[in-house]
Amino acid sequence: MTVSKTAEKSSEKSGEAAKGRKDAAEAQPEALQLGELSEQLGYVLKRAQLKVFENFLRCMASLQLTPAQFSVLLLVEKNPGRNQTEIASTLGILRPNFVALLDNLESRDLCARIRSTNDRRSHILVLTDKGKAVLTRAKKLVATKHESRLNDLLGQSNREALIEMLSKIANEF
Amino acid sequence: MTVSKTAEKSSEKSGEAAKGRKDAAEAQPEALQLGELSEQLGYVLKRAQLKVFENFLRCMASLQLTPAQFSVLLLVEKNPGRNQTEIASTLGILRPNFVALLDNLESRDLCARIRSTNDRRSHILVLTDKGKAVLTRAKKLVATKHESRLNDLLGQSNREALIEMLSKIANEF
DNA sequence: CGATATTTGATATGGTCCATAACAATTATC
DNA sequence: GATAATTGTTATGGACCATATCAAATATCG
Repeated sequence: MTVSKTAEKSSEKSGEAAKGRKDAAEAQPEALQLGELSEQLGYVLKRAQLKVFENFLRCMASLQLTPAQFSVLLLVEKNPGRNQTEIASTLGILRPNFVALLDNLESRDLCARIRSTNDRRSHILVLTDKGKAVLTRAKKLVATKHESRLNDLLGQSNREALIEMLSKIANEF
Repeated sequence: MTVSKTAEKSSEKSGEAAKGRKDAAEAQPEALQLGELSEQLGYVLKRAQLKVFENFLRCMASLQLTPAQFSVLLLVEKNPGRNQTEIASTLGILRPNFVALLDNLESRDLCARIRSTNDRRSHILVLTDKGKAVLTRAKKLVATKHESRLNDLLGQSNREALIEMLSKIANEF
């Protein structure tokens, strides 16, 4: 597992001056063997996840939306009138960590906290008009630039199968 | 996306005292709609990855091996005689961050740094006998407790297809 | 040869994300 | 009406990621 986000430095040696090579007998291949690692679910899962998030960020560069922010906007749109605890917990975000995230979105006028009249402790979340507009544009970017690449890479039916399997793992593992 | 590691609190309300419900007309279902989120590759990918890592840690509790540590042991075993830079970079770990990781493994006598005689800057990495033994046990635990669950959940052929697709994403996305 | 650049492991440091404890305001419970 | 629970919030610490920098060793090139 492991896998960070930095690009490899493509350390292409000149090709001749190999190090510990006495004859042509044992040529240390200069490229490491991944071995069983390439079959480890966790390893490949994490690498794929990093790549996908990386691509997502590039696609969203014009809107400056992170995956987490996008997921919040999506969920608030689909579930208007819910409070912070509800939105955060279904996304797996702890309430304390959700505060700064919301502060950001609210400061950009993408969503708003409204004191509930029923329960004056809680903040009802709604998208602003600007938030709705941005989310609409974001969805288009995701569809045309992000998800479409998956279809090109795997094919439509494989992509659906992949998401289904991942959902199954996420829910039942 | 988003998704942290905490368990949901299973907020089961008593069932009757619903909040904003005037008639039986509009019953707010108390469970949020995920909507398009459940089809977002990044979202489901991250949730699955967290679950898999979580399960990995549980399976490895007796050996106290994290996914990152396990991947280092695997790679060093498969590529003995490589230095820190080579091992770290193929795992996507930056050299500075690899130091503490190795310090840990070395302090537990699982692997050792050996000053190279060819290039006295670099540290050759090898598994100790204890490291080899631990890795062997770790592989068995992964196979019997971790990967086997995937087979139960998805089936052998689906599992292979999943790993292949994830590899493709990791390498070509 | 010798001056300069590069590489290796390491340290320091800052950023982001995740997790827990604690708090005031409000509401629920008894 | 006293006590407990909930909501949003702050503070804080840990884990992981990324960059700059350093000394030692090596490579490069005049």
